[in-house]
Amino acid sequence: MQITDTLAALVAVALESAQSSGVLPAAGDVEIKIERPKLAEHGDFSTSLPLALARSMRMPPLKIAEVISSRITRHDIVGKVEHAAPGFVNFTLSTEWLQSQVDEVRAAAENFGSATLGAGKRVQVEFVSVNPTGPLHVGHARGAVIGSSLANVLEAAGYDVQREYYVNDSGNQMRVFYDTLYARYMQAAGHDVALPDPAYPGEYLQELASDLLKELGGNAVSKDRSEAIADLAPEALKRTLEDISRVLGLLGVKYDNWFYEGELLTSGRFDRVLDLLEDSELIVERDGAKWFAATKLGLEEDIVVIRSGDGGPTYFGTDIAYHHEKFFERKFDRVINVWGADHHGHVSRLHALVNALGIDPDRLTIIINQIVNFKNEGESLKFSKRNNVMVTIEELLEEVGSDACRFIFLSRSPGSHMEFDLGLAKTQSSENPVYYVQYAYARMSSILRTAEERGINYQSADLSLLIHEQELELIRKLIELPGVVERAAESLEPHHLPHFAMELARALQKFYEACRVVSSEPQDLEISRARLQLVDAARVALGRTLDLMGMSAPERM
RNA sequence: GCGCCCGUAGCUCAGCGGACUAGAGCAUCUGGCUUCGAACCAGAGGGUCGGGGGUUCAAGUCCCUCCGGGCGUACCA
Repeated sequence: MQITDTLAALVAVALESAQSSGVLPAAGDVEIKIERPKLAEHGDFSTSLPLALARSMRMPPLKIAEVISSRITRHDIVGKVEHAAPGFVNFTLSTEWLQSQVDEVRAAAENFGSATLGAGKRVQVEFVSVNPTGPLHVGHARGAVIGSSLANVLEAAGYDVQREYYVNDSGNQMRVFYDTLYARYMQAAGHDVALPDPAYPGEYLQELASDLLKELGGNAVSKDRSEAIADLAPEALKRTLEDISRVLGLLGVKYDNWFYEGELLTSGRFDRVLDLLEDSELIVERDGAKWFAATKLGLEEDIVVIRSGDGGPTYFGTDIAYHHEKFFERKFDRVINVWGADHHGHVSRLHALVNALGIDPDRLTIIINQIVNFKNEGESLKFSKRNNVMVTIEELLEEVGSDACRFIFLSRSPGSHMEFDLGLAKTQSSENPVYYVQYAYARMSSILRTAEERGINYQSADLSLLIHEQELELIRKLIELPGVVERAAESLEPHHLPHFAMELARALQKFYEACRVVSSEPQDLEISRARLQLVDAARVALGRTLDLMGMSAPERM
């Protein structure tokens, strides 16, 4: 249970008792919100409930605040309850309770920060899902970082999470990919075969084709085109996906499942779901194509699901079957898709579709991350596959490193139109907030090492010695983590993590400046032990935060 | 044109409807290392929160409108 929940419950009890004894009049249902005051003199937490009640109670808010605060029952957490103008009830956490949290955090260790909000519900996070036609470029990095951290956060919040990559292994793009591959393969074998139009440019397919020729031999050369492609395609797809997976791994991204679009077609699911919609008269035929009758559901236009030309399904067509599979076959309670802003036009239609399938649209959330504007030393970089101006994620990681990359992408909310300055990102100095956070971790690790070298055993300590302002501030900050995790999970906003990490690192540094931990004076041994436990607890909290962000926690830098 | 998103300090961005001074990092200026890591700390300057209306006891936060920018608006994915 979070601190805020406990306090809200205390307020609720106090309000009820005041009302049942007639001191306060009845009032309608009002949500009890526990807030975090900005000024220290207003305590650690506060509620403005009296202000919200004033009107319906026809009483001055300050008076209501006074009554409620006087009726708050004793609790370990609470050190002080006060009422304040114009109508707040302020809580200060008890020093003893704060001190006891050092033990709690250390005992929880790598589980510290976990919450039970998710209650084991099954949630799927699908992200990146770029067509497997070549290496991932920097434009895909943001979604990868957001998606993977979001999955971490949801897991920490108690959800049963599956991380999924949807592999578009059929459709037009792949046909162009294979056609180009075939041409490159034949060229590598010395045959004069022209590139198709359109074709995938770039060196990737040339290399892949010549690798396939070298490693699989030239059997396909003598076959006719479609047979040759049938021979080469599975291996080309496999290798491209392996490369994508490898690079995502470098970025700290792991998947639980790779789902193939093609299976939706071969398994017959696509046809079954289409029949289902046809029965509901949501599929109409027009101009030789089949359409999803989105207009019947209030959308502007119908959407093609089967093309008239080749009778193949459109992207949206297979998406119908895919989302049906997510909800009805794998039975996810909740599905989260992380998409780039270039797909945002599909959000409303997918919600309409899910609704038509009989699923509560609230169970589907689509997170749109805005396109990143890449810069170098202030100069805007325009990427284009056609002009071959492209930076791959792998190149980005060579320049910037995974930790810095993740921190930068993570610290902006998905909706912000962010800029990414490559030059700034690779500056390995205090200019980059990434290192501020990691430095704090390394520093605490170093203190613990020093203590160990000097043979100081801090497994038992008197935590009541922790009364310095910076010690208590540090405890206050580090016990915020479970709340940060809950909030990030609830709002699906992992960008709260790096901001919390900065605050925690700052609290650590201020504590370090103010409080000598390892001392050579014998009389300081007891306070040293208590502080070492605190350092250990802080390291646990910061380590977990870095872990949730998919970043490393370096013991040395 | 229509739809979605964004506009907060010189720059890059947070800001969970509330309490005299709207925050952080970077940049600028001043000060601080003979004991645990100065990739640090202390302090200063810098903002009509794009403009204008409205709702409210209270608006950067909600509503309307205008301005500026990004993206989308395919029988492509």
